[in-house]
Amino acid sequence: MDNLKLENQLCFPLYAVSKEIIRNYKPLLDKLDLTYTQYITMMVLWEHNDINVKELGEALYLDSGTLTPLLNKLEYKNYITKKTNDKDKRNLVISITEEGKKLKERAKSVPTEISKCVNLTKEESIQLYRLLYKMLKDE
Amino acid sequence: MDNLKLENQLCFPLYAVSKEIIRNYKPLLDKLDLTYTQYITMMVLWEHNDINVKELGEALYLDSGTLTPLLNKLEYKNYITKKTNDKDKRNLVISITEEGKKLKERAKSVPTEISKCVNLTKEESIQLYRLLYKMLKDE
DNA sequence: TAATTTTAAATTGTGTACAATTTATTATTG
DNA sequence: CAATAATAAATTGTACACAATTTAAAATTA
Repeated sequence: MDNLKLENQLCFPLYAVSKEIIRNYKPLLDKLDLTYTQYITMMVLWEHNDINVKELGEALYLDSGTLTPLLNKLEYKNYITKKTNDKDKRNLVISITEEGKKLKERAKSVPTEISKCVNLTKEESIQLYRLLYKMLKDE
Repeated sequence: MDNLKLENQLCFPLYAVSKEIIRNYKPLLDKLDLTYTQYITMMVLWEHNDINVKELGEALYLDSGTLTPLLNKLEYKNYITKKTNDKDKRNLVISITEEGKKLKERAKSVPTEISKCVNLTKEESIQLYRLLYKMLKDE
């Protein structure tokens, strides 16, 4: 067996499936004026309201090089505000705005719509979820 | 249950795991002067020797907007050559060079090294592989 | 406390990714 | 055969993604 055949890799289908699903998000997220990365950022904020860039990066597996420009865009759209922490001025606190909170209502249908284009049974989805989080845990 | 919680999504761990694994590739691929995308492109060429951009894009789920600049870089590194098809001048045929073929030998150990940082049992890997290709099939 | 180290975010530079458009070429149709 | 449509790749523009460096601030240590 050839180890260097594309079809024998595990990473390639991960990479390809991830991109294909994100492509499916596009028409849905366009309506909310969000990219996929902006959408998962808003998800964290819908849950936490306030969070600093470091914690956000840990939640999303992204660094400041990606987050800084992305947060500037979300600020420009009035979905978030930024404020340096008075206790520690190295920390930048991101807060969701009222407009950002309202967006959650409009995003409500997105997960259901996306799950429609994933052709896995409920059991398979659970299985996949478990495997992925097992991998993610010690990265 | 909150549909819009990050941890309830299936796409997010796909996206995160894919990126984390690709990050693990980096030190190995640096030695070969390849990025991950360039690596999977070379994989296709190690199998086929000659292929046009369209077919390459179908194999990798990438379009010409991504492939054109990437192929320019592989050409500059002397791993591939480009030639327009005489039968149909719209087609650009990509061919692997001798140096590109030699690279395969040096890449031999990469898949084994990568599999070491995937903490799944053999059975789990097979399961994951099956689920991913099921999803990929009708995208 | 002054010097050093560590930390958090911003910046810089390279390389994808992809939608949309353009260009060149080939195939189809009136 | 000429006009039109379709196709393949290149180009354009926007948005990540991340390694490496820089900057500013806080923590540690001599």
